[in-house]
Amino acid sequence: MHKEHTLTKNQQIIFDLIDKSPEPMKAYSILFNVQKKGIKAPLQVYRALDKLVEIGKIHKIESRNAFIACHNSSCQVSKATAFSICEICEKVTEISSASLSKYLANFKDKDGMKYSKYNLEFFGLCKKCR
Amino acid sequence: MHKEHTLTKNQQIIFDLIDKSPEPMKAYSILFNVQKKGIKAPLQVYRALDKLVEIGKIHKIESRNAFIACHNSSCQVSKATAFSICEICEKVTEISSASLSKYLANFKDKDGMKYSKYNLEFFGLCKKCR
DNA sequence: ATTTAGATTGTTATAATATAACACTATGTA
DNA sequence: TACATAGTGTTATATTATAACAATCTAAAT
Ligand SMILES: [Zn+2]
Ligand SMILES: [Zn+2]
Ligand SMILES: [Zn+2]
Ligand SMILES: [Zn+2]
Repeated sequence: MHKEHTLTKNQQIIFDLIDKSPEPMKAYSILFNVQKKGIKAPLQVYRALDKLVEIGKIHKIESRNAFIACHNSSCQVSKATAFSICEICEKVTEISSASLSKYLANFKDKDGMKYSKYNLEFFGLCKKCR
Repeated sequence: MHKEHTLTKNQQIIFDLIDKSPEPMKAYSILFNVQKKGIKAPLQVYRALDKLVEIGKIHKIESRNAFIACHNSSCQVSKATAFSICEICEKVTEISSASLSKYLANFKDKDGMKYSKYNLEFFGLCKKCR
């Protein structure tokens, strides 16, 4: 399984924080929140984030420069991600749709180019904000 | 038609530059290239970029913080965008697939949430780099 | 147990990306 | 004209992210 890496101290501290957060967290907000645990510099945060993204424990929401924990057990090591984003309250949810991921995994463009990875971000209004 | 806005001077200068570029351009690279035309500050660039994105003349490649001109006449004012990105040479192509856009435009998540906008970025290797 | 390669850490400095605030100017239209 | 809206020029600052380097930890191979 792809989620079974042993995390280092910094990685664990930062993952726990993101995992508990109900919303995506930005790097410098993470930094602020872990300073009491001895993580003092941006690089320490970014290095942990890079690794966590690489092993699929978190995802980066590109349009928001923010990070959320992966709660999608079928999500393949960050190689195929889809999110819904509310444009009012900024709530972000990871989409887990077999038909969507199947469709996208098999998508080929005109040149027959096949892709090893994709990221999809949907924007709209969530239930609350409608 | 959505592409028929009259551009202002700064918008036109910056659009022309991006439109001629074979690859996505970053904001500060744009700034550097238009300084001889009197655009001196980042904000002047970002304001033009914001407007050009809004009216659908250009798109932002979120994973690269870069901008490309839209060459897709059926692309609806930046509300539904898809790109292929080569992870080696960084070549970016706007994908224009009727079946893909139809599939995504009609996609509904489990809550029946319907989206007003999406952005999809595929990653892989282009023909040359394979 | 010792060696060694690779990953991770701590640190300082700096680069790259993006926005706030404010005064001013152009443009269309009532 | 006069009014509203959008765009401009400018300075300053905020936010996001990486470079460089020395030190330390970890796991596996001798
Ligand atoms: Zn996931
Ligand atoms: Zn909402
Ligand atoms: Zn387009
Ligand atoms: Zn390529």
